[in-house]
Formats: sequence, structure tokens, C-alpha cells
Amino acid sequence: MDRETIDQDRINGLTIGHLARRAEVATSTVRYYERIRLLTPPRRTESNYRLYTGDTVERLRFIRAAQVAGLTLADIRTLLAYRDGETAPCAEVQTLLESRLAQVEDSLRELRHVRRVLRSFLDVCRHNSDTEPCQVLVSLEQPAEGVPGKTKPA
Amino acid sequence: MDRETIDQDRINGLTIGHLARRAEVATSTVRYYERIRLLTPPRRTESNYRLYTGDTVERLRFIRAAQVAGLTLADIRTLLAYRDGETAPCAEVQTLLESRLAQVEDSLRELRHVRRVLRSFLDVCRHNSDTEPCQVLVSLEQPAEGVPGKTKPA
DNA sequence: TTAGAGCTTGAACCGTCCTTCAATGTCAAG
DNA sequence: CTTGACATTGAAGGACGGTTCAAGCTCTAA
Repeated sequence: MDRETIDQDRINGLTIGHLARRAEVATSTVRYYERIRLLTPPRRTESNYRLYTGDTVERLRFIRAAQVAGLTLADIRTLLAYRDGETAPCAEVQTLLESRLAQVEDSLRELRHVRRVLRSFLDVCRHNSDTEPCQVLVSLEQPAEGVPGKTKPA
Repeated sequence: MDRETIDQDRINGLTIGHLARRAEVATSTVRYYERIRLLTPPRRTESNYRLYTGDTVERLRFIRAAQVAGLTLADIRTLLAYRDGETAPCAEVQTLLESRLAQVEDSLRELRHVRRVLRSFLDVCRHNSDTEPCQVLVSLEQPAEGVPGKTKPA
């Protein structure tokens, strides 16, 4: 722990910059989260600076962890509300996670398809002599043939 | 009598609506593509209606096919420029496709990670008794422990 | 002739997650 | 005291790929 950290710990108050560094987010992000009610407005110094406690660092880490899990900020707001409240309705949390998981699986399917298409184009490209016109551009003109699944994904 | 207009419509001219139906896109999309220079402004009827040829149907199919391949409209503009020009630099096309493929593979990795995280949360959820607080919310508070890979993906 | 479908335009809006800007105030160090 | 980093605010911008709206003209069929 460096001196700055110790000092700030003692007073148990973090300015937005210190909070941001500890939680590894931008200060603008912190203000943004406050605006969209992911963070409650903190107390202020006499000079109107926001003053945070270590709890907010936790909260920001929570947010980040949830984002890594593919949850939207709206989802996260819901989870935070559960966390803040007395009740922690596991069933609801589970439902939320399951619906996100389904979305993630959809995205995976879609991306695998895209990868397949790209690879087939690249195959075309690699068999292309330098003299003839690029066959990828040609095959892009002919819907469906030689290209797996041309229909628009969800 | 506007026999001529009818002929144009049938033979070598498509109004935006007909074009859109043939290419299976919205008319608003066609105008949008014109705005962002994916389509060149078509000729007009005397009454200022856009009049397209079948080529534009092809062009729109090209765009759609390329989108399915995961290319952005900016990429596609590049490809279309190649297609329009005399030169069809296969090497450049290949480079573009390869860089997109790399991105797609990154996204796949990221999503697989997200899926893993979500699944582990769901496991926690399923082993959660109804009486104790939802452990997912607890595990989200503790960065890294019990959750595979907490670090932010690229 | 008249209804209704289709066309025109520019501008604003959507969703997601922020970042940037301008104008101004505060704090710590030299 | 001055300098420079850091803080404040509201508003606007950005990326991405469009959609929607309002207000008004044109075309087709009955």
C-alpha cells in the first residue's frame, strides 16, 4: 500500500479520482453510473467533492464482474437492488442469468456461422490466381451458392 | 398518359419500394445506404422519384451477403470500391477478411468465457437453499475466487 | 374525383456504454 | 502566489446500423 492509499483509508473517504483508480474505471464512468442510478450519490466534502467509501469500490467491482458475465447495466441494476435489499430472491437471479445464458448461446451460434462464412471466403481467396478478378467479390454477388447459409441471422 | 413511366418501371427502372422488396430490405435502409455512400444516387423520374436498375438489387445482395460474413458497412464500402474499380486486389480483400476473422475469433473466445462464468453462477444458484441469501450475489462481490477468470477480456 | 399507397426531405430518435467538452472551482506543492 | 492536477456541472458527441416522424407531393385504381 502506498502513502496515498493509507491516507485515504484513514479518513475513509475517497475522491472520485482515487475511487476510480482503485476500481480501475474512469472517473467519467463513475459519474455516469451515478446518473443512471447504479451508484447512489455519495456524500460530499465542504467543497462539493464526492467522497466515497471502500464499499463503492466493492460495488464497482461487482458491476465489472457482472459485466464480464455478460449482463447489461440494466440487469446489474436489478441485481444490485436485490443485493441492497433484505431479500435476495435466488429464483429471480437464476431466471435472469438463464436468460442471459441463452442470449450468449445464440450469439455463439451466430458467430460460429459468421466464422464459417469468412473461412469459406478466405478459401476462395487463397485459390485465386493473381491475374483473375478476386473471386470473393464475385461470390458475394451470387447469393447462397458456395456460401453456407445466406439468410440473415437473428 | 404516362405509359412511359410504366415502361420504365417494368423494364429498366425500379422505384425505391420495388427495389427494396426485391432486395428484401427496407426503403429507409436504401436511403440510409445512399446517405452513407454505399449506394450512389440513382437517376430520378421527372417527379423526383429514385429510379434504380437491377444492378442495385445485386449491390444490395452483395451488401447483405457481406454483412452475414460479419463485415461492417465500412468494410463493405471498401469492397464495393474494389468491385467498382478495374482492380480487384485480392490480397487486400484477403487481409480485410482475415482481420475480421480474427475479430470474430476473439469474440468467440470472449463469449465462451462469459458462458463459463454464467454457468458457474448458475451452479451456485442451483445449490442455493431457499433460506440463505443468494450466493451469486455474494460471489459477485468477491473478485476472482470461485469464478473462473475475472480479468477483463480484451 | 378521390382515396390510399407510395414517394420526397431533413431531422430526430433508438440502444448500449460511455467519453468529451466547456466553463469554472478547489487543493497541494514549490 | 502561482501553477497544475483534480474536482464540479450539464450538454453534447460517438460508434453502429438503422428506424421513425412530420409535412408535403405523386401516382394508380375505382
